[in-house]
Amino acid sequence: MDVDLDSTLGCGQAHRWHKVDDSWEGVLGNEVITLTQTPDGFECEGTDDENLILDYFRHDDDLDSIYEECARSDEFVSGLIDRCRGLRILRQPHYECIATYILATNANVKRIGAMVEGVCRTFGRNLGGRYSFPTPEEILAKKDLIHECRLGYRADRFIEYAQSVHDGTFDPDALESTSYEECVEALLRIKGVGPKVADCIALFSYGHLEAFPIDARIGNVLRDRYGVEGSYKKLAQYARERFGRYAGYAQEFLYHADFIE
DNA sequence: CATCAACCTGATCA
DNA sequence: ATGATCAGGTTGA
Repeated sequence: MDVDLDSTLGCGQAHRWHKVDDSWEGVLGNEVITLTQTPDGFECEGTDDENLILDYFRHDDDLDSIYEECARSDEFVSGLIDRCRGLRILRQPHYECIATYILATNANVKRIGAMVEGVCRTFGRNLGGRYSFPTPEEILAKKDLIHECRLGYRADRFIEYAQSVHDGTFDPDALESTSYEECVEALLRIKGVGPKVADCIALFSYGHLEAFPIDARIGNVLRDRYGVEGSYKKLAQYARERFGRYAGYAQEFLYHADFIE
């Protein structure tokens, strides 16, 4: 499979991967996975279920044609693609992705990672050095320990989300076959999920590649490079029209534009 | 619908 | 050293 682990796992879309020496170590389900880059893909240790990994990396995505289509829509984007070769949008488990992005509001990448590891260490199962992402039941059973995770005002939202999944009020898997619009609409009903987080989840978990999450950084790029400013709705609409059905991939490319002076 | 202060925490900067 | 400001936003007024 055509993939570059560094850009895919290090770009901030997933928060449980650490680069150790030459390999990426992470947790998928109840397994600690180690991935090592090879010329035409990667070697995988830690699971017998190869399909699990392939699905996680959305191996069906034809990177060449996606990149080509992004490049065609925009000259600036096409100039950025070379530095992102092999970057794949992931397909992260729904429940876990939503919970993670509830924590991701108004915090930098480093702190998000610290919060996520914190809840895993506090509530999850010890897999030998790494911890599984806790189930709603595991969280609720020990919810008094939530303060140890130092989530700040996100703590209540995190617990409330776990509760809603536990009691069936919200079913992450039920959004599996919904359209992008329906998906976002449902996600927005979760406390702690606003338009940006909903787009992240729609893109990184439900595979809606037209989703275009706009954080502060992307907002700067849109302003400086495209001269557009305004509400989230306005910017998102502009982006989807401009970048088309793979706007989510274009967003990843633009995310790296910030580093160029 | 648009605007805006408040919000936990930890890191960075004056 | 101690205080202000900001960081992958959302909420409620």
